[in-house]
Amino acid sequence: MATHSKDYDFSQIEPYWQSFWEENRSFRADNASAAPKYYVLDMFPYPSGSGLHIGHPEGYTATDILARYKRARGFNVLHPIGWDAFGLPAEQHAVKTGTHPASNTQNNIVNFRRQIKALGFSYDWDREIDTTDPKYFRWTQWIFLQLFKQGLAYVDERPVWWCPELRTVLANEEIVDGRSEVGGFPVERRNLRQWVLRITAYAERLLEGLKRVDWPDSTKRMQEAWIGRSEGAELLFALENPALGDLKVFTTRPDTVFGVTYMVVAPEHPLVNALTLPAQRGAVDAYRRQAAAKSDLERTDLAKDKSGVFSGSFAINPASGARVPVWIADYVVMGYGTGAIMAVPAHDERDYEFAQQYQLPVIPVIEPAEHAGNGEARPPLPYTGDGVLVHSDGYSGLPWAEAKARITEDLAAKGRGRATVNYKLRDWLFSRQRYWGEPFPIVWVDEASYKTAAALRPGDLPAEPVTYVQDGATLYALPLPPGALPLTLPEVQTYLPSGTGESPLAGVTPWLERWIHAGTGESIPASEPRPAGEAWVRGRRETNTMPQWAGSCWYYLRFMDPANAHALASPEALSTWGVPDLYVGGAEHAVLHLLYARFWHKVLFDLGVVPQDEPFTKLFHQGIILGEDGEKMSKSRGNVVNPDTIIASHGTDTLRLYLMFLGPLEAMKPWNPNGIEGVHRFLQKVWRECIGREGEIASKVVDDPAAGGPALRKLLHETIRKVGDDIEGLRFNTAISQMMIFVNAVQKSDQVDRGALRTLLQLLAPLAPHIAEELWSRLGGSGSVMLAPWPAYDPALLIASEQKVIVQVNGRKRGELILPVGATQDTALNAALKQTEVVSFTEGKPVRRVVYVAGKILNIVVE
RNA sequence: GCCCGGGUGGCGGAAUGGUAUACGCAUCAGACUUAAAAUCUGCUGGCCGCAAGGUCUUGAGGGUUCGAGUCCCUCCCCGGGCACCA
Repeated sequence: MATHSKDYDFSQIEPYWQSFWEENRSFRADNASAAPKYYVLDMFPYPSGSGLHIGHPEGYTATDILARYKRARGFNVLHPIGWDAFGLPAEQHAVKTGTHPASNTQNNIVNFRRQIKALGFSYDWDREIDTTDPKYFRWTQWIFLQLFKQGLAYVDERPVWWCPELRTVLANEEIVDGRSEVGGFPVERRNLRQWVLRITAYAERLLEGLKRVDWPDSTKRMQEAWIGRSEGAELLFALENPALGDLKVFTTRPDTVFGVTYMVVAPEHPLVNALTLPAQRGAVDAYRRQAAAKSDLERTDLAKDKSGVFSGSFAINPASGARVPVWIADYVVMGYGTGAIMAVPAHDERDYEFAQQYQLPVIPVIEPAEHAGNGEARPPLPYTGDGVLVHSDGYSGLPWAEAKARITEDLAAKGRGRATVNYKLRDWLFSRQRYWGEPFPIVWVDEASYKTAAALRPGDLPAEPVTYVQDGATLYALPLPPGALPLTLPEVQTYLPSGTGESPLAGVTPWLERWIHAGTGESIPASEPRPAGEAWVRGRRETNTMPQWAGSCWYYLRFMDPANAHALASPEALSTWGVPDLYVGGAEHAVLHLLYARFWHKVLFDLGVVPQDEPFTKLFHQGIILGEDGEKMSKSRGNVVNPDTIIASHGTDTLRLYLMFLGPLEAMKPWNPNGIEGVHRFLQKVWRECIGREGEIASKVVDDPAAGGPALRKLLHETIRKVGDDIEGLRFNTAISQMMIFVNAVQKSDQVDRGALRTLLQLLAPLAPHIAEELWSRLGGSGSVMLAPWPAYDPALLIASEQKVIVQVNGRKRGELILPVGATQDTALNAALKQTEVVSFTEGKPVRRVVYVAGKILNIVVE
């Protein structure tokens, strides 16, 4: 046991203990254990070609500390790692080099694994997973089939963001400032057939569930804002031309309906053509072309000026009967609400701006309550504050909120409206025109074939078939039966997308065109003769693949039972491990990954697969580590810190400790190479307190709990308490400070108890495990330090018999007293008034008041 | 524009409404050394003062309180998110 190094030779010690843990499989999580479970999860990495970034070990060290601490506390700990290995960079590399993305991905994984192992994290490597492994994505596909069966997946020809450079469509969330998030290339609108997941069906539950999770408030707020719930009403405005029917609008302010002076429909609104009168045709067509050509950026960010065009048609206000013009303007978007609004310029900033631009009337219908019935001191328009109604027949004088309810009810009674809730959340665009992703387990067939399949396995199909029309023929989406999974990727000649919107898979005819057994999913290339039997049907595989989010939506479940060939995880494993007790990862996933995974989890909950409906009950974001120059680390700035370099120069214990000592885990903080030296010195100091020059146990170490005196003993117990509390609260920087304080005291002491040092090593072990193991072993600790139960502090030792009390005069410190615990105010005051420095401030002045907080402060207020 | 988070020594940071600046870094001085490194000891917020001590100080300004880095109001700066969502 232990190495024989005389001084702190981390390059010898760290590999030694890493092999020790590996050989003893020290971190294996036990699915059958009777101990209480603790599941601590990292956001698993995308194994990029550039290797581990310093941000990875930051979060990973934090969870590792928790994992090791909880094991010492007697928990059965699940602490796993894996690879989120589908993704664009590997594919772009493949396009460039012509090599299969899998080979590049595997090389990167080998490198990541090496780097992560060198950091000494206590992962259960028996549970390592890889989202590109067919044994894994078989279950990603299986979950998709469940979504499909539930009617939560559909196809739609819809305008999507197409990136010519990446030759793929991107989700709204993957567009930043009108450019692709990956690469920063321009994007444009294109109509393409897409798979879409009906996440909006879960909008309310996704919102409601946020109330029950322990997440950073900012992250909850971001998800709330993303879901964007707003209560209001849908109102029907009859169009003056009865042939056109009604114009349906959504508004959150039905109380302002008497202030409507015009209507607006989005340029993409289906009624635009019908609304446009011949005289306006030219202007409207030009405007629509212009709006269509605008990029997202132009239409939102930069377009501070409103634009629009009159359609020539009029609508009738269902409340007032007023006749108002219908405009077409791109400040109204088709994707939200009904794509049409009632404009109330007096009480809406956007409508006001538009009305000013086109000289449309403005009718105020809300006034602040204190100005009601008083023509003077009206607020400036647009007025969006609270108030009561004016100029609203039958409702004037009513408070805003009440009018909102009443008007909605009354219009509903007339069949002209109803209260509704709208969400900003859109359905999730779930397909990519790429090679390197999970293939959809879907085959497109004709109606007759679909009916054949429906008869054979009705349970696999959605209530309504998913179809799309191509070249006049209706195609039906036929899912593969779960038993036919996984559907793997074929070899391709080129990884380059076709450029027409289809993925490279569209070029692999033998894989694509199949004879399929509608019952079993068994299939052969269509070039071969059709096998005998009614069940064999002709089909074309789906050529889209799933986005990278798919694999990361459920990986935390697979860790519970990673080798299971019959289910994504066994019900026993799912019930044993539940959901992660702590999930740590970057705030950049606050919306996307965390929202998608919650959606899938809720679907799995509804299916009875998982026993709880929120996947991540406690979430924490580690802060970003900036470069030495205080700027974001980037290759171009040359301020990137590579973990390998630090491990080579100072060891991983130093790196881990330094990352935790930098500042609060959640804070953004700059890297400082000098700070590394500081914590390294601390570890060397710990070593020297335990080990002498020749590698023997240091001469000051004795077997006497009283060694060093009662003060040192008290400090030890304070340290036990603080380190434990701080680890639980993820306050590692202050835990380390406390250990430094204790070690400084040990250093100043002539003798130190061996047991006290061993306790210190136990406290240090979660943070700097290698040196802790080594010294624990040398000091005669039995077995691995991690097997020793976490030390308990003695509360009796923390209570002092005397306490320091600060003496203030008029709130300013003028002296201090040492008083026995429980000293009364009189005792304290008498003692204080004997101190000359205190008396010099109180002398000759009447004492007006005395504030005494036992054990803390005595404040004498004079004059 | 709206919603969050944050401004504390030369630097990273610490402080249940109760001694502001713990711990670490850096600087300086000293010990050890032929010397250096390593290590150890000590100093180190500003101003006034030989000193004892005083006084000011947590982005700025007000307020609450016996007492405010901490609570409240107004403003400035930095970081993040959303952004014509009706």
